[in-house]
Amino acid sequence: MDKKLNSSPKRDAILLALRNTTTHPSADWIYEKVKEDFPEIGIATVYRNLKILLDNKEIFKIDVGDGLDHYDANIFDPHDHTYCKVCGAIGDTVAIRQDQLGNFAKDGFSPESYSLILYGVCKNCKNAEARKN
Amino acid sequence: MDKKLNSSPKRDAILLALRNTTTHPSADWIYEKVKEDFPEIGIATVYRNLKILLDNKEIFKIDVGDGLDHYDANIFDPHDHTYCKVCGAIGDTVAIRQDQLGNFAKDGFSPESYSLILYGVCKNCKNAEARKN
DNA sequence: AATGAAATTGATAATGATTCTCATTATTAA
DNA sequence: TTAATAATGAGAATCATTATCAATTTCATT
Repeated sequence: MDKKLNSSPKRDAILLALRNTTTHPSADWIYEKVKEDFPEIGIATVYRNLKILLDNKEIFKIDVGDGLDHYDANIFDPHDHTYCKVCGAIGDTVAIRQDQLGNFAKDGFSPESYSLILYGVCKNCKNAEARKN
Repeated sequence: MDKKLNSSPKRDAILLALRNTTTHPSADWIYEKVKEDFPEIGIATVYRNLKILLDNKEIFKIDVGDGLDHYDANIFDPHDHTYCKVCGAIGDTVAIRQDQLGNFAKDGFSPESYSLILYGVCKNCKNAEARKN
């Protein structure tokens, strides 16, 4: 029994901000971004609408283990994520093909989705390290 | 510059409790477990020692996105995890072979480890659902 | 346009897992 | 034994996220 959604400029702006970045930002980053157009917006509104967008499957949540929830509006191209343990940047990659998910069924467990995160060092940070030496 | 570890019965008990379960428990579960043998132990000691064990690579942390950190003492057999979205149980599985990790390198990102979690319904919960219908 | 029910919002308090602080106790090497 | 360092328990602090609540906005129906 979902409640019917009204139109909401703030919610639209939140979704748009997320669609216009590739950085997989946190709620706070989105809050700061949307504030540029809606200076009166409260952080609670951001969290609330991110939850609604999640429930409606318009966005994904990414949990890289840095203590923050990160969000991704690219629900169209199945993909995985990289996490740079030096700078914290989250990137996109394709490591598993979606059609392999069925193969994961094992011991009676029925997988419906998965999360794959590669931990390592991103290109920028690797170059920075190389420059130091 | 790591500080030298003294022997610590509490830390030993924490590691042992984790080695003696397959449930990938949270800090609080471990706390309750170790309290059976060390009733005076404090929760801070559990968190502190889990961190030390992590730093020393004697255990893994698993982040399934349920708001709790879960721990795994099986560092010997590379494996992945399942998360039952009905009951919250975390299980073991093998979905990716360790030697495939190198293949994940892409666009200059250097992966060193990965986390793969399959989300779905576990055998028990599936059976329970079947019984209801 | 007016109405009223339901959805949305901002401010703020509450939550809760984890981390920090600090004084006390335990371990270790000498 | 002693002095240095590590470990501990209690409780406070942190901080991202969620809940509360009164006020405002949306929208289908008049």
